[in-house]
Amino acid sequence: MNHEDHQEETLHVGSGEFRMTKQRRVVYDVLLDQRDHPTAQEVYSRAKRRMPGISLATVYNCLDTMAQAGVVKQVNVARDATRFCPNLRPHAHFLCARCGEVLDVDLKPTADATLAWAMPEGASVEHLEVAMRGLCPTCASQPAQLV
Amino acid sequence: MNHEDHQEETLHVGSGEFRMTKQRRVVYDVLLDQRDHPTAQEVYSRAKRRMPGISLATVYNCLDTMAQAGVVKQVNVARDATRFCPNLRPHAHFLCARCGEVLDVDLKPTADATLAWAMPEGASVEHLEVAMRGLCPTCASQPAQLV
DNA sequence: ATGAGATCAAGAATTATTCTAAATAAGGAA
DNA sequence: TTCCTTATTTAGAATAATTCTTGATCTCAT
Repeated sequence: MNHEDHQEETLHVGSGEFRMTKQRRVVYDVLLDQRDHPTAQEVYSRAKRRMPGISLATVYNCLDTMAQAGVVKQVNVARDATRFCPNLRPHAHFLCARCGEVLDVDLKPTADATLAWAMPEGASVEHLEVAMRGLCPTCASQPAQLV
Repeated sequence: MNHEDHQEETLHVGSGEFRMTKQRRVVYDVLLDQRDHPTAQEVYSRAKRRMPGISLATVYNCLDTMAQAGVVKQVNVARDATRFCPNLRPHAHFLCARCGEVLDVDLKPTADATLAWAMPEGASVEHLEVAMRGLCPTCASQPAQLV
């Protein structure tokens, strides 16, 4: 009886275009609701609570589709599974070596991340990913752990 | 009859310390001789030419040991296999989207790579990895490919 | 030479991700 | 609506990078 009946809609964002299916909506909402940079597996677990029949392959498909459309970002820190986040501002990622949390680190308002680097003449940068590791503010202020 | 007979020596570098065994020497030389950021598999192929009996597991072990010791760096661009390089200067990596080449991009002499980022107050950065994608100078100057 | 500990080799095991094929769902045209 | 075409989903197999395991081998200090 209301607009909720329209489960489909088409989104035009960034480079791509895609249909917001039920599954993609669920996956996207999972990312929006808990912004802790989950892996595909973690997204899958959370998505299943909302839509028990969803499959892991679909979660991968959805994340991939949305990443290509530019709606979510893939985050690679360290060598483990790719993580995902819906933060579209230019930002880097900081992995705390102690607690494992992944923090977003925004690009300063007027800054240019490539400026510090001696780029080869004529190269064009389409994409830049920055991964930092260290101690987050909380862990850095804690005394050294005996574990 | 000469010093070459001493195949063992101990290196103290950066954070770690390790024995330069025959295998590690070969793996390290492979990295020094062709600085094209090979994957572990590629290192293995090249190492086998010099030491046919070397095993893939050993190549992984050697790369790991040397990475921990700080003698080589692990390079993660995109989602594929980790690459390795013996360049110890602070530098970023640039993957050409067309030719697939990986270029080293040095940090500018006095620059600070974290300066562009709004680091959370109190965080300490131990490690920073920058991966860029785009077109290298050569490919950027070429007309668009029809493939 | 001997013993302790490090390193190596071979292959099995793990894990993230991609692929395949068949079933289902969606949007447009008649 | 009903039919048609195409996109999407699903489940499970396949792939690929990496790690683990175990026993053999090597190195160094005694």
